[in-house]
Amino acid sequence: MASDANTVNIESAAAVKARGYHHGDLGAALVDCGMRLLESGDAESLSLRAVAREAGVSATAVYRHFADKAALLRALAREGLDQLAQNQRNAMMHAGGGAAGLDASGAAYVRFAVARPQLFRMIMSNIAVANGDVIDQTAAAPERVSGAMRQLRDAIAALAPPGTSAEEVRIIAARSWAQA
Amino acid sequence: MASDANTVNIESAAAVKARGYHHGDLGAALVDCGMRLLESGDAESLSLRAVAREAGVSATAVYRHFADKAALLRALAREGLDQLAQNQRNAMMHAGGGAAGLDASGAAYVRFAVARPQLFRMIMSNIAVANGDVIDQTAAAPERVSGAMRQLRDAIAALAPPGTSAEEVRIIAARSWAQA
DNA sequence: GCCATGATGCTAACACTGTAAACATTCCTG
DNA sequence: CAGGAATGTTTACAGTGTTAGCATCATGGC
Repeated sequence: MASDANTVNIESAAAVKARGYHHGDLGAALVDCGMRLLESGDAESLSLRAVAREAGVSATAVYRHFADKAALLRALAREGLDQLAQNQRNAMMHAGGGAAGLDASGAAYVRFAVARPQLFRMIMSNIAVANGDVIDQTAAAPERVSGAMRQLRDAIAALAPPGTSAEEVRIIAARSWAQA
Repeated sequence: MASDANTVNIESAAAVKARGYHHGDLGAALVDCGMRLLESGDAESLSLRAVAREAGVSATAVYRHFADKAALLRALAREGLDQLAQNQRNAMMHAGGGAAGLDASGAAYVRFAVARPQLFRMIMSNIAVANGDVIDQTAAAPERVSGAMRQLRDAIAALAPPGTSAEEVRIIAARSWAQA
């Protein structure tokens, strides 16, 4: 069988052979595959069917783990956000906290945004609609713009590629600030 | 004829009857119809076919005026941006320029964003990819954050609905600043 | 030990979408 | 008035999200 053109990648095909019918933990596997697809630059044309294909599973199997495509995207955004936060925490730890730590955290943020632009854009697009708690967290951040914010923005401006617009820098800084 | 379910709105149907084959100025009409569809809350599911339908024209006719869907969206974003700028200019004029004018301009910006959220979101999504000149303009804006900026942000925070996150306020302020 | 049942997967199908190709009609220029 | 250049139309195709109904597995109660 499988003579039609819907060839999945070899690893997945083998995995299918190995697992039989049930997949150990689709859902987790789906967000992994979605992540991988976002890495490989396929941009915003990330389709439900494509991630199902990548996972070596039929398109409709996704619906056993996510209500709809939006839910999948939200899960991806959340996972990406977690990774980002982890990166920032690590950077901050490594720098030993304090102002230097905050600087490092901001730098990690920008590195993330530059290294994985598709993921980053996806996060930014979906986080506003995602589960409210993250939104609430950022909304609950104090309003004061202290010197650290300026510091952060400077660090970002220094790290960002030359093409980056001043406004993008400002947005990134705001995000980073709220995150921290 | 026209016995199938693709009923266009009455005005357009009449217009079709009146014009015969050629439409006076599709392209302009298309962005008008797209605008109207964005107003009526249909959100991000704005389809090329839908605006063609709204214009009382076959889907593929769009391609005589726009290279692809992205081009249509860009045109819509540009039109929306023009309207925004016009609103801001008017508000500023009416307030008599100066700090009060800047305040009024910011207020007009927020009013726009709140009154037509679909359009606003669409502009924000597409402007980064749109024709470079607008981007360049914003990028060329001086980096300094003066007292006026803070003033602007305060005005926005006062005008925005209670649910608006602090970060959204900051982004709006940045946009508005760059615009002005 | 078996087998009912729920969780999980699959195929088929539907209503959409964006887009290309080929044909039709109208406008405008020579 | 002829004949191209514009502009619209129909038809078709590949791809999308989603639903309905069926198949297969894992597991806990008898």
